Formats: sequence, structure tokens, C-alpha cells
Amino acid sequence: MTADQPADQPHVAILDDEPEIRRMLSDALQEAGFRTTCFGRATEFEAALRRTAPDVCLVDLGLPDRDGLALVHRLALESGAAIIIISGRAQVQDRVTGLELGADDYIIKPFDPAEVVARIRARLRKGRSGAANTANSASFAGWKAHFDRYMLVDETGQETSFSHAEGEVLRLFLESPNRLISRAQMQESLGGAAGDSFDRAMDVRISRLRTKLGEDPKNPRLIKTIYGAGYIFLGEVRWS
Amino acid sequence: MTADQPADQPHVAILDDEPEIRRMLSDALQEAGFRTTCFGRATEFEAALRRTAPDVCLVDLGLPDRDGLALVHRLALESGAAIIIISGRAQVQDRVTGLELGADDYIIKPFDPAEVVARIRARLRKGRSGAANTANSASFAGWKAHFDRYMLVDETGQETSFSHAEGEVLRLFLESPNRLISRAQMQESLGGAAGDSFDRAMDVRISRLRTKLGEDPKNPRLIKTIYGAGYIFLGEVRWS
DNA sequence: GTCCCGCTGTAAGAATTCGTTACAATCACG
DNA sequence: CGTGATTGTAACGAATTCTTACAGCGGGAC
Repeated sequence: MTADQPADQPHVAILDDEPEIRRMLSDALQEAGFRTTCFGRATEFEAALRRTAPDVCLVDLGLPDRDGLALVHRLALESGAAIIIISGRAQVQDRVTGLELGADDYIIKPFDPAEVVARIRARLRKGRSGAANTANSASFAGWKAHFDRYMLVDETGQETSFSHAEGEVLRLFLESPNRLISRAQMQESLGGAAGDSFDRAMDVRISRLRTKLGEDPKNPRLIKTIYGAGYIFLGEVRWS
Repeated sequence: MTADQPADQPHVAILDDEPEIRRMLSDALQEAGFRTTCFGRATEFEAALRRTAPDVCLVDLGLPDRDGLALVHRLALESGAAIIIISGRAQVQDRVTGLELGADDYIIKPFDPAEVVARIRARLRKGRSGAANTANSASFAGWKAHFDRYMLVDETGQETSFSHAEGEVLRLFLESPNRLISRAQMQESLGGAAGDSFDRAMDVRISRLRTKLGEDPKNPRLIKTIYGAGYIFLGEVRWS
């Protein structure tokens, strides 16, 4: 299941109850240069999600231990990964509900691995190009952040400056709002050496950012902590 | 071709040489709340692209005046729109090359307009940051649960926060109300190792959730215990 | 250079979350 | 009723996260 796979490649999680299909998909994807992890049951899959944040999830709807659509729905809300349903159910209605619930693509069995690879690539392409944003200011929840000037502007026009470290965290949040960002992801994005104690620094950064945003510690509205999992930044963000 | 269409809706450009198909797509999409513009020839389409920047391009590959794939490739490079190919060519190889050239999706003729709508929505969802298009809140018995904010709102507007673990249980209930949910099902769904003693944790989660919902322990109205079997969540649930 | 000041990581103690344990309450069944 | 199984909940504790305090570092100002 886990060979030595280069860590800088996109990571695809495969969830299917049939071992041959897992095998076939995993082989084809590794051939195409992806990192893969396979799961046969939804429970294992969900447990692993907390640590590793895959870029793409391939989910078979016909699972023995869980309603596949409910799982897709949850994934869509909590994870930023692209979700691709693989299913034997070929009715249009099945595809429509799968997509409405948050899936990004729907592939019907039997499928050709080459098409799966192509569709995964298509999903990753959009995701990454969006992240390469050159915009340097963003509006959210009454605030406007100017990353070039390191300034936060209130709705009343009041200005507050923020530091470089605080800006890194804020930018990370604003680039993917309303989705869970794990601590591991943060450390990677912020170039933190995965040292034992850097995650404490992480906490401090977030704490300071929260106070600058005027968050109520008891009841934060913008930066939510998910115990044991990570953080979610809430709100609509408009980059400009 | 152009009725009075609200300008704040996503704009879909349709490029197909068969008028009936253009008509059918345009009708279905407008019904679904999109702005549409139709083109029968690639040259018109390219000319129009410069003024209006569509959010999605539906492109038929079988065009009389231009190589469809070359057009897709150019679009992918120059435009930020999502590109969806619609084609009668059903071979896997066709789909793969279409996707590799930069298309975001590939739909085979004959198609169902409902699926086209669903796939367009899926593309737009990913593209816009923060536009939470999937259901993430549910109303029941005077309460409204916001799973994105981890908040319960009273009918008087009073807010109570709930934790991640509590939310997992609540979501499970709200996803299948008025139906018995066995303890085993819960354990699997909530990722609990099926250890002997995890079912006690389950009880505690439910207990805490009940107190947050203001349930009377002697006479619970929402979460009923079925002795020896499991739980039932009672009430009408409306997701939104 | 020396002083000053803001930025940033570390450390330590408080606060929160959540599973476990222990015991009380309830139910099924004779 | 009595008994054993099942479920509810309070209390505890481990893991995790938040906050405050402090020290090192670096960049100006003089």
C-alpha cells in the first residue's frame, strides 16, 4: 500500500471496497506520477483524513459500511480536496445528485484508468492555477487586507498593521476559506520545519492574528478551531 | 438569443453548430438561473470572447469552421473560464486528449440537460472561493444548525456553539431523521474504533448534545432512545 | 557604537475538548 | 418486585490548544 513515494507529488486517496479495483487505480495513478493511499472501508478512510490531507479523493459509492453520498457531502464541506465519485450506478439522476452534493466529477464503472488520470489532472490543474494568485488585497467580513502594505483596514477606515508572519497565516486562510486546514498543511505552507515545537509558534501566530481581527476568544467568528484536526476560516472572501 | 438576463448570474457561453442543441441547452441553463449566450460558429464565438468574459464555455467539438480541440487548447491557455466539451465522439482516447488539452469536463452526446447543469455547477463551485453552494445548515424543531460555523441558533436568535464531535452526531441524525440508527452504525460512521468501550463515549456525546438542545432527560422530544436497538431523531428536517 | 523598538519563537500555566470510569437510573423479563 | 442488561450522566484525566510573559534578534535613529 505504501511504497516510498515522493512527497512533493499530488496525493490521491482511493476508497473502494474491491481490492482489484483499488490495485488497478493505484497502479495507474502511480504510473502517472501520483502518490496514492488506498482504503477499503470508509471508517479507515475518515480516520486517515485527519492526518494526511489528500489533494484528490476517489470514492466508490457502493461501500459496505457507510452511505457513500453522505460521506461525499461531508468531504465536500470539510475538505478542500477534489472529490471524484466512481460508481456503478449509471442513471442520470444518480450523477446529478452526486454532483449536487459536492462531488467534482462522476465516473461510471466500468472505466478506463487513463480517463481517470486525465480527469484527476483536470481537477488539479484548476485548483493550482487558482492558488497562484498575484492579487494583493482581499476583502472579508468588513475587513480589507492589503498584503503589499501589511495593513488591515476596518469598515470605518481604521487601519491596523500586521507583521509578515501574521500575513502568511492570514493569506493562507484567505486563499482557502470555509475549508479545514490541518496543522500539517500550515506547517508545510508556511515553510516551518516540522520541528517538535514549531506548532506552538503556529498557535501563537494564530492567537495574535485573532486579537488583531478583534475576535472574541470564547466565540471566534472568523477563525474556528477544530479540535484534533486544524482550523477553518469562515466567510466570503473577495480578492482584488 | 438574449433575453433580459440578470447580470449577477454566472454566464455560460454555448458553442454548437446544431441550432436545436443550442436551444435545448440555453433553455435548460436559463431555467437553472444562468445567463447564456449562444454561438453557431467558432469565429463569432472568439470575437465575442473579447468583450464578454463567460464563466463557463460549453464547446461542441464537431464544428464546421474550426478544429474544436485547437480552440479548446487556446481557450484553456487564454481564458479563465471553465471549459466543458460536449461531443459525439465517445472513445476513451478522445476524452483523454480533450481533458489533457485543457478541458475541465467532457460530456458525451446524447446528454441529459440536468447533468450538464449539475456539472456546470460543480465547476463554478470550485472556482469561486467561499461561495458555499452545498447545503451546510439544517432547520429542525425551531433550531437551525450551522455546520460551517459550529453554531446552533435558537428560534429567538440565541446562539450556542457545538464542538466537532457533537456536530458529527448531530449531522448523522439530521441526515436520516425519523429512522432508527443503531449503535453499530454510529460507531462506524463516527470513525470510532469498534473497541468495547467506545460505545460509552457515544453515550456521552449524545448526552452532551441533548443538553445543548435543551432536552428534558425524562422526556426527550428530539433524540429518542430505543432500548436495545439504537436511537431515532424525530422531527422534520430541512437542509439548506 | 549604543539605545530603542517591534517582531518572533519558546516556555509555562490556564482553558478546552473529549474519552474513560464509576455509579445511578431505566428497562426487559420472569 | 428482583435481577441482569442497557443507558444516562457526573467526575476525572489525558491530550490538545490558547494565552501571557519573556528573551533573542534585527533594523533604524542618533
